[in-house]
Amino acid sequence: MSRPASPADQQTVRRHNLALVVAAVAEQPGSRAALAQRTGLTKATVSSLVDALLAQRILVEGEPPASRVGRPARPVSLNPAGPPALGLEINVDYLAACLLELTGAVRARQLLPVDNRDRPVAEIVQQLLELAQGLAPAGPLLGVALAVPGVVGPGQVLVRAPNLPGLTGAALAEPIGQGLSTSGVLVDNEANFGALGCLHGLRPGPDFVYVSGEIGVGAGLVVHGSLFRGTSGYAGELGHVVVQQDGPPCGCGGRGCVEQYAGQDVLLRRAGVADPAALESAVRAGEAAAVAAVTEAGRALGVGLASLLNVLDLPRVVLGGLYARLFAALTPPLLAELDRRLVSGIRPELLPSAVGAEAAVLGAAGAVVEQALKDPAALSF
Amino acid sequence: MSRPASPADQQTVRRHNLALVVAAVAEQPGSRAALAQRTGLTKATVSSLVDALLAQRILVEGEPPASRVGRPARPVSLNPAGPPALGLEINVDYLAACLLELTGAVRARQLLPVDNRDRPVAEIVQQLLELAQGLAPAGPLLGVALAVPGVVGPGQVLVRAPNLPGLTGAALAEPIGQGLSTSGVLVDNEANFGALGCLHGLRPGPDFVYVSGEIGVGAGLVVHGSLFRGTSGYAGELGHVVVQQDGPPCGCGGRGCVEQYAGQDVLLRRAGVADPAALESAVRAGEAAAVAAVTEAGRALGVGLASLLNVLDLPRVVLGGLYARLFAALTPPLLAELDRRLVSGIRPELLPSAVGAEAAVLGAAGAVVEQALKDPAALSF
DNA sequence: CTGGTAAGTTCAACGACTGAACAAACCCAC
DNA sequence: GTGGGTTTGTTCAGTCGTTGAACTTACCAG
Repeated sequence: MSRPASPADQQTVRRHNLALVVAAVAEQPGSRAALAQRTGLTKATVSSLVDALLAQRILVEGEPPASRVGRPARPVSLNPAGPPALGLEINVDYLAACLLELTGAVRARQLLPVDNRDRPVAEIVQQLLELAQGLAPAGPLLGVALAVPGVVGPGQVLVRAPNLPGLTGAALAEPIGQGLSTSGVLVDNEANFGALGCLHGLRPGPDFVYVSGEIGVGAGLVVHGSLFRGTSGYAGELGHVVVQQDGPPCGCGGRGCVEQYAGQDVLLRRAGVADPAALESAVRAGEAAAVAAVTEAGRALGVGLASLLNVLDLPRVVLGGLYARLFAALTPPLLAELDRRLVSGIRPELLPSAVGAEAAVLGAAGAVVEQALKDPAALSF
Repeated sequence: MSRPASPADQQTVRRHNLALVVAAVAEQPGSRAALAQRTGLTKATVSSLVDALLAQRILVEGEPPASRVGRPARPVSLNPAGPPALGLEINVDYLAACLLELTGAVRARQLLPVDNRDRPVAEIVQQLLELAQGLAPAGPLLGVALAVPGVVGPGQVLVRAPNLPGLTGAALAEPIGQGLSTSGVLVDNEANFGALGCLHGLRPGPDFVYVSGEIGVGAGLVVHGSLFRGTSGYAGELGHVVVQQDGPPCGCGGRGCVEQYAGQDVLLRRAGVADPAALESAVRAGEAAAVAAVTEAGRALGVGLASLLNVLDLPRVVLGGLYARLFAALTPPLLAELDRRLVSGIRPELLPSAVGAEAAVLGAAGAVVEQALKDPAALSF
């Protein structure tokens, strides 16, 4: 029983309808009359709501388009000139930042390769702040979100970061919030934000799995249009779904996890190459070891995804990170396993992520935008 | 982006608050004043809402309790005398029905052992209707729900019933609705309703997995207090999560699925007994083959659940059906696997289902009640 | 320049919640 | 048994947001 916890009053209605209008505009700009029709609200109500949003500078009025019969419509659209959302990312071997407009357009972005493995937290945060300040001209921000390579538990705390252990338990939200004079920095897993990032790229619909092939293998689960994080934030650990119960031992304590077949480290080692780029070209060149390693990884990923999809029944899978680069070679064995093993018999749509390594920063900024659009009345800037 | 699809107005507010009050009463009956405090609404509003609900006969006023200082409170509670919800179940080897009051109390129930494997659908439906009519005195019903052993797709159609193939594709909702002169019969999987059923029994909180150990191995996923069904209704197929990619072939086309280690058929065969009751006593008696089979099943179930929980991160697991009977023997190997393999390191609470074989019927009726309480304004009887 | 058409605004009405004042019902103490 | 205290529940004016219809605005076409 999911009980509605809080009472509703007219303001609740107003908030709901504001969000409704904003969502309609985001989907497609248009006149008040058109919005009224699409949302099901009255022209009068839409006018009132749009007025409020114009005053808040969330929407702007455009110029009348090609003239037709009747009074010309004055279309409204999301305001690209409003305060932007800032997305940040700390990962194992880079820092990144990006600035997103309310419209979803990227105003600026930057990726800075740095090995963060053995650096003190304060130094990383410092450098990230400099990166952000270089990108964002002084001025109000819509909000800030930070993607990290690890599990974020309740209270925005990083409870597990196997590939960047220094960050474990670190309070990241406060110093970053202070450094940018913003309150309430959103912190989440890089796979989770990556999932949202590809929402903004290729719009895979409201239900899908985003597989993040970074050092670890994670999955961002988007269900009914929103992220599924699990009770403690550990949801989506595709890397530790079991492929073979007596397989090679895994860092998690188990055996035969997906990561032991399809993780980046294992993959590179088996293929006998040094880095992802080398792996990609080796596969393209048809080198036997590389092809074998990727085929094996595809198979394991297929088995893991079959388990996942038999449990979740989602219609779309987006492969990100390393797996997006290896998409062509990875797909055949992966699909073969899925076809064999899915109870539903419904083969999900399989897509490579279009946004590449920047999915997570984009998604982080996008999450801020989405949050803003979901409750415009709460905004203050 | 989960967009709010429909506009809100004052009636939306009313409906929300009606549900809020009903939920508060369901949790614990009390005076209008107490409800006002617990819901956060005003005394005036609660009075108005309660008046409407009394008129609808959803609530009733009780007698003032032991007198204290001040004007005596007149507590309201859910009306046990209102029209009951009817839960039905068609399973492989029985039919069942139960009548549930708004309060959640069981007014009547019956289980009829019949082998339905080779009977025509019409005959099964006919017998089920007779069972229902024997249970329910003529009069209005709150609603009807039907649990079936298979996958229910969009449009209430049974798209897959491996253990009762005759039912596949059958239109069940219409004849049953007609037979009971009710519109809109809820149809769903037996594991899904089973999950809801144990919600009504041992109240495991809003997030848990219910493992249904019937002929097949299914799981009902309850997330944020409501069932997760997946895009096409195939969610929760724990039986086909992979334990060992090159394990024994499975009916689904894959290899090494959980069902091949922990399914009822396999389990009975390995233990060398004929039926669940015999298995239970053999295990209690410590017979080697039986103990070994159950241990092996527990291990496989542990591996499968580890994969599931690494993906979903839920805090509680309820074992139902066969597994509830074998709980003591199954638990140690199962927990050992979970402890090894869960990334979160958080061992979920493991409970045996209290309601036993009747979980599904109870859950079906409970779903009707829940739906009614969720939008009291929509009720008409 | 006049009629037609569509967009957007104004306004009274309605429904729902709020808050404060008030009425009701009972206990307790003197 | 009578009055004060205390808590419950109701009444009522006030406020807010949506509705629907009438009205105004703005532009095109002939």
